[in-house]
Amino acid sequence: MRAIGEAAGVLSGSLYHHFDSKEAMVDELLATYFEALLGRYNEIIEAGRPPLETFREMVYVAFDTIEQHRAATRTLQNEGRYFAALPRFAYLKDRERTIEELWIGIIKSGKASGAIRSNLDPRTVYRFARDGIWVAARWYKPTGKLTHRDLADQFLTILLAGIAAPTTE
Amino acid sequence: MRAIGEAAGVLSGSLYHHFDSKEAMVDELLATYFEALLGRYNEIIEAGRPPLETFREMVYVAFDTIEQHRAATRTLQNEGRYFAALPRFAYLKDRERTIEELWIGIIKSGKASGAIRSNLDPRTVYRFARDGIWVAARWYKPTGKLTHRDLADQFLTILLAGIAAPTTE
DNA sequence: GTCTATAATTTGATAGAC
DNA sequence: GTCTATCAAATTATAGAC
Repeated sequence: MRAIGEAAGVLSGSLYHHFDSKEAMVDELLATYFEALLGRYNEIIEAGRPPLETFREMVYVAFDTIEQHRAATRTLQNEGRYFAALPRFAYLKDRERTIEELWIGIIKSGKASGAIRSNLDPRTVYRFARDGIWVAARWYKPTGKLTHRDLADQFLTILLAGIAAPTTE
Repeated sequence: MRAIGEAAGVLSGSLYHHFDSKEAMVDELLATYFEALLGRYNEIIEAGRPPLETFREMVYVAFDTIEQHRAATRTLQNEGRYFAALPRFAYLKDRERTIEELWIGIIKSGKASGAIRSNLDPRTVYRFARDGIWVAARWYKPTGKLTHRDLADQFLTILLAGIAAPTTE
């Protein structure tokens, strides 16, 4: 709390005028992140475009939202397990399940339309997509030459087409 | 330290007979992990098999080593950034760079031999491969039906061939 | 090699003046 | 809305008995 106060330009005691506890600060941070992410996912899905296009847009939104909510994603990555175990943060599991269902729905549509390979398990595809996006947030520095859009494109290239040359078995 | 002592069946004070500090415990944990991982990577590379076979074996070894060193990988994931900043743990960056060079060497060989698509940046391929493996360790439970070998196979399937159906585009 | 007891610091939080 | 001053608990580490 002392460090947070210093970053905010006040002493630690002053923070308690704005937040009941340290947990309350984390709560607002994480709730805001999930609200933003889910809102944008729903927008995209409601547009009703073809599955692979929707999938692509969702990847863009994920990278973009992670960039805009770095404190929340860093907290989730480093201490998500700890907070998720607290009663106050029970909603985290709900949010994550909702997000998983949105992705899996799109992946299933993709399989049904023939856009996504039929031999893949939707949940596994979701997990590897989510993980690849998620961990990129660890090393991605917005100050570099690579925008989050570039990063998303590289990721999508590999995820959609794989790394093996088509001529190779 | 009290929790560690409890897990070890002794009181916290007794731990200092075996380790100089809490940091020293983490140090041994992480050093052992990197020694094991690098040793196995080198074995595989020295076998001199074709790039894609070597790549595949390295993925297997990565999943296997993560499973065998769960405390080390969990520590690295949750607090790697903190420890890496301490002088005592300066070697972590060296180890990670060495590992990156091993992977990138194999990926470049794969591109040269035509086994890996020529339009991919080796460093980007490395990062997404590493990240996918790395994060799978977060949700993979060795008690489930899925062995780490199964997990590695699913990961390799997606990474090598992508998720898009060949007939599309 | 483990225990008891305790030192020294850090940390989340509070009360009340301004 | 911020500050001063402080509390209470937690945490890493140490000294010395057994």
